Amino acid sequence: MTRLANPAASASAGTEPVVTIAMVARAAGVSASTVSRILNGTAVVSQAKADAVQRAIASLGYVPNPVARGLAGGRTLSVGVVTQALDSPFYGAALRGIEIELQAIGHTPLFISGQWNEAEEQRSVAVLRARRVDGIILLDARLDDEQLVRLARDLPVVVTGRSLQAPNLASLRFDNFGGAFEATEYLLRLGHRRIAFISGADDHQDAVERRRGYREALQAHGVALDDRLIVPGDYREISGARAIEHLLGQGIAFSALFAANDQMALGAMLGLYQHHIAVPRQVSVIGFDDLQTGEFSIPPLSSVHQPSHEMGQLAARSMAALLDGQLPQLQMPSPRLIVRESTAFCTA
Amino acid sequence: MTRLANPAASASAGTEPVVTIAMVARAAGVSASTVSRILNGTAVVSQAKADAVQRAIASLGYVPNPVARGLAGGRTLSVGVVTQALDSPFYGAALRGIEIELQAIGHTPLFISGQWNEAEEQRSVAVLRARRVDGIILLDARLDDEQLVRLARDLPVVVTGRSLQAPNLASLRFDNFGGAFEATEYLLRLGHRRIAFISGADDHQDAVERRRGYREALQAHGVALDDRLIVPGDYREISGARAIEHLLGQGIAFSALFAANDQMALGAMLGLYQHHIAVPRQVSVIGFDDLQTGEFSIPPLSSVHQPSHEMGQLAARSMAALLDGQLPQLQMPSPRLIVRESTAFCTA
DNA sequence: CTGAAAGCGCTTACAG
DNA sequence: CTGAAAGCGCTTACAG
Repeated sequence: MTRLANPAASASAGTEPVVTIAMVARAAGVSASTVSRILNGTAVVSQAKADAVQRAIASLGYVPNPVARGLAGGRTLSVGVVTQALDSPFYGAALRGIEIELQAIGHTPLFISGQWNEAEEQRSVAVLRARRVDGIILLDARLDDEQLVRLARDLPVVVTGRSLQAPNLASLRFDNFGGAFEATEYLLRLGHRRIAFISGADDHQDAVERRRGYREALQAHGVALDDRLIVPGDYREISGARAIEHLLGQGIAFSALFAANDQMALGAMLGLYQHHIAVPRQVSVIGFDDLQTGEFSIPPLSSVHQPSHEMGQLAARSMAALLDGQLPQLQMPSPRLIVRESTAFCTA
Repeated sequence: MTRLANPAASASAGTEPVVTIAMVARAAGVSASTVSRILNGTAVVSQAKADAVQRAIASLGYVPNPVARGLAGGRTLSVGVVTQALDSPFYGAALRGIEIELQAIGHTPLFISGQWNEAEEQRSVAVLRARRVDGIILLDARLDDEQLVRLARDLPVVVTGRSLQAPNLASLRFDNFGGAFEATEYLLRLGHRRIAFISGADDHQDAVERRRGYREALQAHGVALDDRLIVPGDYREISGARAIEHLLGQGIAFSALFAANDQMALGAMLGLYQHHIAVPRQVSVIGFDDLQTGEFSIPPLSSVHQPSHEMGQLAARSMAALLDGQLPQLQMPSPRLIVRESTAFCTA
């Protein structure tokens, strides 16, 4: 095999010979071991040699090969990221946050999607491990606590959407309960008593928490629960629209509506519009997530802000700490209610 | 070691010895070379040995190490994907399409974002090459034709958003001109003559094409161009809202509005709403991209459908063909106008 | 402090 | 058809 003039050569440049650590060593008059040590800060090296090596690296345009590095040393400088979806505005912002922070510490993310499916997620983790990532970040993992803890025995793990204590593992949890509580309370303060709730699916932990927040806020304010006001949804727009059909069809009265996410809130607003029910004049609507879209909906949607971009950043920073042998102590920001124009005082 | 019967489970399982090709070889009573050949279909091997190897692989739960494979053979079974954004609904759908198709041929995508910035994109390509991806897919690359052609000398390249002929390279182009032409023509047929246009930035090729489609449709129908009707935007919602302020502020009359993308159309609809101008009764609005969001806007937005998910799939399939030494002959679907409720006959 | 050597897990000419 | 050997580009004990 004569791949000395390697075809898979340098950056975007085209056909250039790939420069290896051996070439750098030769040019600097030292051994490859020394170059490696300088590159990795693995040992103290005399200033003279260090300088010579740096010069050789610069003049040859040497870039370490992460593949070889991964094979030899165990470190690939990559971290796996399993997201539930690649095409969601919510996770998208988190992915970008991760990409930025990981880049800052010289690591490359490997994104792969789990589709809210445990088997799929298992497959994704397997792929990532086969690729020898240095650590794995999971956004709202479907794997159970035990599986995550076991995984963390082999490599650093950070998981969002739950609290979990384990060695070599960091978790980041957003206060969905508190956010939902606050949203409901806001509606209550506006004088609403008949507040409908469109929930997410029960296999989403955050959906369960948000419903609990809704319930407890009502109780805390002494408003009787009416289960007919709780309509099941699936986080997609269409289920929000269907919820309106259901409520109206059954003649269930309500002056406000809290949807467990913005997408359903938007779907509900369309349903209301189709029935010529004005928002917020006749019905107030509030969502959860604070998607970009809601900012430009008609009317602009009040919502609980969820800091997905920051969450991505925090997850990546936690991973950086773990990789560095430290104990990450990062916390998610608290929920924040963003009031726009879809909510108003109750006039019913 | 019966637990190893399930590779996916074992991969996420925790501390297990990693099984190598040598172990498989020993168990099957053959050499590592033979195992490798069977795995890669690289040579004809006697049925007896093939069976023995398959059995050994199954019982040991062997999974080839792509890192070692990449170092030794040059193939990493990964393909780099540079997208402009990780957090865009439009690109997100394409990424998912790519992930699905790549998985079908046993390759893993490496997503990285270019942020519509040439330097950033160059960096991304360099990272991908350092990781020894087998090929690179670029969505709406900022790199110029020459750079792409040069890149394709080293590894298969597929690029969307332009037509480019070169060896080892496939391009996929969507007919933005045609789509814009059709949208404008539709408005014309509804009787509109004063059609405002909110354009995208000129450094987006698709934005330029869409504006050209608008202009030529007007000409083709003998409607005089009024440059004051063309307002610059930047593809973001807010620029659509600002365009409305501008139009109204300058007293420029229009009965219809064509925005070069849905996000600006949505922003414009909000602007119109704020000025109590009814859509579509007083002004018809049409967008481009057919985002999920537009389906649930108020009113639901008419738009030119852009098949981003399919585009991702086609790009991945083109890459598969290239990787296989074939010449991909895939074509993007034609633009399709989706008429919803934001457009109506001109009553002005 | 630093080099020679072995090894990471695979692939692929090279010889049977 | 198949095995032994070399090599991919690096890292890291092991000895100075």
